[in-house]
Amino acid sequence: MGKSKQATMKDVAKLAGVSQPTVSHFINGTAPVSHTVAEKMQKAIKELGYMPNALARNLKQERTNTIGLIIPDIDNGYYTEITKNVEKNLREHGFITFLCNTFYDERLEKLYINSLIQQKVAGIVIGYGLIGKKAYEDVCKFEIPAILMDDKVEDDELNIPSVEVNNFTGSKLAVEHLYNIGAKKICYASEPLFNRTSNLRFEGFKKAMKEFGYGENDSFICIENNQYNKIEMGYNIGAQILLNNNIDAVFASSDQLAFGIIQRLKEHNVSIPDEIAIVGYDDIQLSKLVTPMLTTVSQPKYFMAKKGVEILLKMINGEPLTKKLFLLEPSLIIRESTMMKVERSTGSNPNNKN
Amino acid sequence: MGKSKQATMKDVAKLAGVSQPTVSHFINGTAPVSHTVAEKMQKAIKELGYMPNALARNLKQERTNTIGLIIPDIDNGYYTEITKNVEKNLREHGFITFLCNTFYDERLEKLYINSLIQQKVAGIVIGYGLIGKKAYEDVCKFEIPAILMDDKVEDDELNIPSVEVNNFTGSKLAVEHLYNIGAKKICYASEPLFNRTSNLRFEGFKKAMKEFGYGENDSFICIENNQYNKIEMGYNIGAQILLNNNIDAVFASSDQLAFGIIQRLKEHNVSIPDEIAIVGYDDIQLSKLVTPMLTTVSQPKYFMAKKGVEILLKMINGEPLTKKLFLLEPSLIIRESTMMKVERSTGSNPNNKN
DNA sequence: CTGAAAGCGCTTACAG
DNA sequence: CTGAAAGCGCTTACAG
Repeated sequence: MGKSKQATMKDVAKLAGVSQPTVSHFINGTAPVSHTVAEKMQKAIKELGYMPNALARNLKQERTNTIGLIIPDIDNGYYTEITKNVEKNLREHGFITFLCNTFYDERLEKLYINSLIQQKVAGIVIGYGLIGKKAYEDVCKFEIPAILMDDKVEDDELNIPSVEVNNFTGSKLAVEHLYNIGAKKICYASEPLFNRTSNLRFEGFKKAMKEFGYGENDSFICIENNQYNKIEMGYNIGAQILLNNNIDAVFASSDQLAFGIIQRLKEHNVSIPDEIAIVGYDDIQLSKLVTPMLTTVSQPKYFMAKKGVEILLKMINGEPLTKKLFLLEPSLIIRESTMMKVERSTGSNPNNKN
Repeated sequence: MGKSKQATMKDVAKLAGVSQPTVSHFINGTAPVSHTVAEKMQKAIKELGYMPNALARNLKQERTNTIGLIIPDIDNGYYTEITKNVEKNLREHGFITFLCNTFYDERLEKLYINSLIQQKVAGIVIGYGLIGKKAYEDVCKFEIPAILMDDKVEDDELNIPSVEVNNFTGSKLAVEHLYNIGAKKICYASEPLFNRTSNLRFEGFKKAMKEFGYGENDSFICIENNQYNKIEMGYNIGAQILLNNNIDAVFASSDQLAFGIIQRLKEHNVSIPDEIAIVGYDDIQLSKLVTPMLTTVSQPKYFMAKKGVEILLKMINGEPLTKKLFLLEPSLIIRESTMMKVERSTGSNPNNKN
């Protein structure tokens, strides 16, 4: 055998005794071919084991069937599920996905986007608010259709639509639930407020606290200053919670954070939920495998991925979009971490606690 | 602006007043260029925002910088980590990764491999023993360098090397540990024996049982017949374990399986490890987040990914391989799920239990 | 229904 | 040091 080169259309044409464009037409159905000729080509294709060269095809057509998916951390269950669903939806539409895991590193964001531009991807799914905002400009400058998930591009000039889950509703659902189970002092735990999502969740929390009648001293804010492993951040926040013995409930801005907190509280034999109730955010798979199973604000990740891909495909096909921001609604999944064995004075208004 | 096409080398050449091949030589450093000409080209590149077209480049060079990664289930923490590390290592060597998540579906395996062949990927990382063995032949027929992880191609004709973790050692470590903590009757829980890995772990288990003096009736074998969600499989196996009240230890062939078992046992208030001790396999991140934290056989996933990529790159560069099978060794991570509060008759030989 | 021709955007001998 | 020419493997008007 040796270095026998792969068969090309030319080889198929030669073996079938036709011209190379005829083979192309046959394979792509771009022109009718006579039955006898078709049979000869079919035979030649099989005999040579011919496979089309996508590079040549894409170069000529000036379009590809490749898509870039940019995510920050595939270890995070939220992004694992987004990745799984985005890739699946794209595949079902004939696209193949480049995985770009950035580790929240601005330098890598840039490197990947350059790479995707050079690969002439048909589109990009941006799975989180990029650290380097300038990257959005590059994507637009090269006229690559792109969809942003769970964040929004501030610059209105840039044509990058978003699929977002209502973070205000999310925080409200959490606070409402904690109110209903009688929480008196709620800790808000968050990673650094480095993007739109984390900011909105915090704003939503503050607003909801007011709505449910909580005052200044009924909350305890724990927002990390630096971005690092989320579970570790939670673990560190857990220590702060332990030092503040009025806290009877925690609302964590992500499940991962909540896991870290739970780990710390368990180490100190704090009973969850009876001493401290905990609500997370995201509803990643893990949240029903930890002990206690985590009450959490559920993001419709499957639907987000589906919607995001749907919008991207529209852009790729040049169809107009009805709007620039697609807002989905979260829901609350109640599990053990807020189901008290001993009922508290349910619904008690903290303002009337004298 | 409108549909302004992206700048090409031709445009750069024109603006700089040189020929297009000169631009190519400048960009790739394939020939020296005079300082003055270089400056003009640099300026033109910046002005036009020129980006090379990888399709054209790859077509001409008859090689690409793309790699396919085939995994069955990115939700499974084992594959999440493999994916993360493979992608990272490839990126560090200038490659970009196509993610192919097959859901263990033979039809999808085939579809993805065809797709990768057409994309003319430089190589393929196959993350698990494929269901459709014929796919290996296709990969070889098209002379695409490929590395198989955690399995081995039976057909010696096919040039697909493997990185494997010693499954015999793994099972032995587990049985040895259970022996040391005094287990009398050990349940072996496994997904269907549909590939080399699951078979080897089972063989390793049986061999180790003999070595440590366990007899016929000291084990209880639970091997599922059909492949479905692993946690659910574990949950179902958990029911069988409950029905057999002699069992005091479980060795599960994957952590996911162990989680399902733990879930079931907890629902029935079986104390872990005091009534039943559990050892898993893989050491995925989750295993230290569940309660009780799982004792497990740890696969060196980081090193596997690194080694796999290293071998693949050698193949791509046409370097000879020293061997076809690269065997790594697992280790045992002891956590809560086998740490008895009440010590059993440690090391007691089950053969002397009269 | 079939084929000759041009061209997608590059790289790479080769000549000067 | 620079450029004219050929060609990678396709698609796509266009002519017949």
